[in-house]
Amino acid sequence: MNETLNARDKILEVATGIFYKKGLAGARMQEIADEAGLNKAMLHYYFKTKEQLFNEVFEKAFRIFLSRIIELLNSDKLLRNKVSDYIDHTIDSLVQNPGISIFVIQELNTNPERVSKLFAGKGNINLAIFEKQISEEFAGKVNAEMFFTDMVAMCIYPFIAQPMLKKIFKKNDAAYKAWLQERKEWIKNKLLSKG
Amino acid sequence: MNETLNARDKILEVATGIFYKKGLAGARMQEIADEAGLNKAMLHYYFKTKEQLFNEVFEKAFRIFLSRIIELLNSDKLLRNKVSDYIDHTIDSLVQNPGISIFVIQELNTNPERVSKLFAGKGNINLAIFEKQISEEFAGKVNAEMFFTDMVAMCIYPFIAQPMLKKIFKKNDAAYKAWLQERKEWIKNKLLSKG
DNA sequence: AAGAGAATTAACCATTTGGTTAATAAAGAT
DNA sequence: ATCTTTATTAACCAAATGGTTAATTCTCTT
Repeated sequence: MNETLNARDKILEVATGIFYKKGLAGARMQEIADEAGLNKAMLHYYFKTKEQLFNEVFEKAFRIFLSRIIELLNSDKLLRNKVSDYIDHTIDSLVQNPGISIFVIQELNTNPERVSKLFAGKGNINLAIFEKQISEEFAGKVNAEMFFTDMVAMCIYPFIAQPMLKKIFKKNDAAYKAWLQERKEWIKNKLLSKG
Repeated sequence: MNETLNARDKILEVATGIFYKKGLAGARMQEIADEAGLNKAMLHYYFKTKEQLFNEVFEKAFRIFLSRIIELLNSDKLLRNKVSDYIDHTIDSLVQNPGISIFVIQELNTNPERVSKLFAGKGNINLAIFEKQISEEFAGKVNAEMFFTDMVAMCIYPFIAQPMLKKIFKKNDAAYKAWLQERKEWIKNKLLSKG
């Protein structure tokens, strides 16, 4: 794709793809070097160890997730705009970055201590505003935690279960992509309708 | 847990736990042998290779998922009973088998060819009955594929995102478990209400 | 042009890892 | 009791893998 990358960035780009697909344990430094068109020693020159290279890849991936959520929780937009934006942005972003969801989720489950560290640094997650908006919008009938979980689940699940859902629904790549676009509106309706 | 297991079953039990946590590439045959209290050669005596041992673990795990879905789609129960049962059974089963969701999902994404093979054998998935019931119940306003995806997503996501959700909602293990029980009813309402 | 510092490589190395082998012990059959 | 089959082990082995080193090339400054 991008030919004008310095060695370090090229390594990161290639490593991202390989770590996404094979995970920390499954990835091979040699494979990353080969695909990046470099000597293996270069990887250790720019990133001391495999773990450090993995770390950088992971933290970049995680930021994509977290930033979207922080944005959602801390903005002062109207609830329905917030939710609508979150859904659009998340689905678009995941279409662009196939594999990123399972990658992040997998690593967070293998290594749960990471969660504390990652959340400690960045501006603390605060559900307060969101909770208030939910309460107002639905006259206290909707629980904010449940609502939040539904929203994220309905957006992300179609990506992590993609191989299975494609099979069950008998859709090819193109049809699945189109279906994901339809799904944006479906999720918005489902979440924001007052059942 | 179970002391009265023959060597083969003991290996399977231990391997399941380790593969769930570390995946195929991350697991070590030596570690499995140690934890099972056996010589490493025993693993190769009962299961020719690491891959074969992994296969057996995976297929057992996958069956838990698929059987639940087949049951849902092929039974002749009323829609609301079907859905209600699926939600209860799935959440209970996942509480009992922590880690199984990410394990299955991870492997299906790493190795998508598996999906075809796995679905080919077992009684073919047939959405027809389900689609008809959905259409009747919701007067054609609800798309069966979307409904199905929502249902599975809302049940499974809380397990794969457990470390993150625990942190965001500030819940410990016990509180999270209790919350999952509450969630059963929430999901039923959300799915079966006519919004 | 020369020298310094960064980038890049080929050749190595130690360790880990899946897998094998040959010998031994245990269990079942006759 | 003896033979046969099954279960189990210790000791090995070859390949793979992350990482290192010392030398070489490139680049930029003066």
